[in-house]
Amino acid sequence: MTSTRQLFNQHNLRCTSQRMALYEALAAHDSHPTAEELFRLVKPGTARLSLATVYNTLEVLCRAGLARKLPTTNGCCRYDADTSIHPHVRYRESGRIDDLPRHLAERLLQSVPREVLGDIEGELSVRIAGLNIQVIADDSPEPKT
Amino acid sequence: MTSTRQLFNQHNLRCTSQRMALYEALAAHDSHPTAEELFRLVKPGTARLSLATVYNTLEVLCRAGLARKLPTTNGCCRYDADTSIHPHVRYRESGRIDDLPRHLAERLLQSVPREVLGDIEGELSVRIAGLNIQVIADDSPEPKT
DNA sequence: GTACGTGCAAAATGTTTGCATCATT
DNA sequence: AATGATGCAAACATTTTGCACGTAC
Repeated sequence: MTSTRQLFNQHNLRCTSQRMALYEALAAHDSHPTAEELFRLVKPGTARLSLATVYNTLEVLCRAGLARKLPTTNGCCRYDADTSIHPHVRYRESGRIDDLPRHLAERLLQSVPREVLGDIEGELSVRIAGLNIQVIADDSPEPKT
Repeated sequence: MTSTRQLFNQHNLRCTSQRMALYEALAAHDSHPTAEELFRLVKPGTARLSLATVYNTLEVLCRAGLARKLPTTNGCCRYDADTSIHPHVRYRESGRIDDLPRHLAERLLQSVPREVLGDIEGELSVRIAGLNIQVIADDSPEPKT
């Protein structure tokens, strides 16, 4: 198991208490928090922390490949420390984003034929940097069982 | 062929010159404009138009099912008058969103097994309202051929 | 005539930036 | 010691709102 410190060193990131706390919180939660949510989550346990640092850090983490921004339709970004390609469920009204349960995610991803992606790269002359799949759901009245 | 007027009547929307101009512009372009872009696109040909009306109208169109918001990672929303489920290419740096060429879109969509979607609905107790697939591409140095 | 849409300006929201100070290397 | 990160406040960008006026029905 790799420590956050090691991970940061590998990516040439300075190990400040704020960064480590933010990264660890992001990695520990699967709720894909907004910057604001992450701030409220981490602030209490950290000596000093400002919202600007949260934004700066998230930007740095994304550039280093340790996090990614998830696309949303309500103007505020959500972040995920899991940078692998994996589908999400986005709830329309609340804007919440969940991971799809693993077995469903697998089935969905494996159904995408690799050669289609290759053909897309060829025909559009682009390099595919990611694949974002979101199942859009109406907010369920009942919480998931 | 259905006129915008008929379409609006069917959806109980008032036919104001601004709304019709906005909808027609949105439907005519496949560039998935932001509110601001749509405003600049439509303003010149319209007697009076304010940005607030663009936002109001887009909201109304989305609620009526005549348009939809596309998720983005840069804080400003993009809109599409094509409400069918169809995959997009999103360019990382510029934020531009294109439709995938039809035959590639078909192949991608048809590869998704219908029963996986059914199972998702069953297991999460949700109603799937849409499926959003974005191929993320680094901006290509050369424009598409 | 009534209900609803519009324009304008102001406010709310989310994110970025400039700069002095502070911490990590 | 030098480089880079942080906090704060101000700037910025995008979207929403309140209200007086105008237009579609």
